[in-house]
Amino acid sequence: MLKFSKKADYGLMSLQHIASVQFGDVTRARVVNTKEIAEEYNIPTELLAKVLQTLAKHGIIESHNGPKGGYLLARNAGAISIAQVLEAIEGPLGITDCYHDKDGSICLQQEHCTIRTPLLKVQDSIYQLLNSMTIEDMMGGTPLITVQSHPAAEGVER
Amino acid sequence: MLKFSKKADYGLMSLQHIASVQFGDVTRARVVNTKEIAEEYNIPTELLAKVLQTLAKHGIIESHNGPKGGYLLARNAGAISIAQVLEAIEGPLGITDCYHDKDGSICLQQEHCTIRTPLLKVQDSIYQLLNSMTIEDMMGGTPLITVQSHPAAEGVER
DNA sequence: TAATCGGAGACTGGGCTAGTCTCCGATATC
DNA sequence: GATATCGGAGACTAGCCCAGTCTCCGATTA
Repeated sequence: MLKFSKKADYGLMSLQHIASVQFGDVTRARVVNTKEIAEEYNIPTELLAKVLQTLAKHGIIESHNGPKGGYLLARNAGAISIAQVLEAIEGPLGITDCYHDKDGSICLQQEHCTIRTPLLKVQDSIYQLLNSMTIEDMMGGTPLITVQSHPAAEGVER
Repeated sequence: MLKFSKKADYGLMSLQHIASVQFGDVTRARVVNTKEIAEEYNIPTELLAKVLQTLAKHGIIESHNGPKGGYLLARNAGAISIAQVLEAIEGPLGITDCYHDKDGSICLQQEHCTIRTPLLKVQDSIYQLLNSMTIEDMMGGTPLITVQSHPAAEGVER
């Protein structure tokens, strides 16, 4: 439940890897190709290729064709949020269907739906969370996100 | 992506409905049966039945057999969090598989996984969010959840 | 010119979601 | 006590989507 797809995982891993190669001080900056990432993280090469192509198509990474080709981050790691990566790979985020008005798919509960508004708030909160964390943050390894909840709603026993 | 299942939606709607009947001042408190909810919200009766049975099995609602039977909340609406409902219906929450140690399913990326720790933080934040909001909150209709993010991570352009 | 890279589409197997069907047990009511 | 009305539970199915594979093409560098 609420699970990321494997593609999303692969995408985040790749971006983190590319960022570390591109901006790390140890190795000199260079492009990173699909095969290198696939072997490093045990990801099926051709599946990873699709993920990286998608990220390139969304302007998150830049592709370079030909021999010695590969990928580079299109912008600083601190300017790429997890939300952006997820949306690129998996389409619009959203815990309910209500908010993407796909043709004809009308919610049968619409007339009496009582949970639409509250769930929208939950969705926004999750989005803010994912949009406030970046690839750069994922490299640091330090905690950085906290959630502040309504006092009356705290302390719900499990 | 990150979508709730329909079962989860149905469960939340049902709980909100039961709570409003049980604690609302207009109608006198009474048990609510599956058919009533199914008709009110256009939910397939037998699918809803399964959802409610699951919630009963997890102690979130109480079932009453026989004619005039139905369901009641097992505890106050303010003591039932969205996280509890989701976990009852869909099993353990978690944006990655890493943290449910299912038999034998070893993560192939484990050895070099660089995103495990940061994603665990995201996961915890989402869990806190869902655990801090209750059925009671969903009835009020007032905003109550805010997310506080790391200053350095804010302002990521989309 | 050839080898190496990314780009793109078709295709497949399997698992999960949503929904249906059927039968059983419990209980309130008459 | 018979019966109708409720929940309990399991098997079953259709369809979708994820994950992964295969194949061919275009671009670029050496």
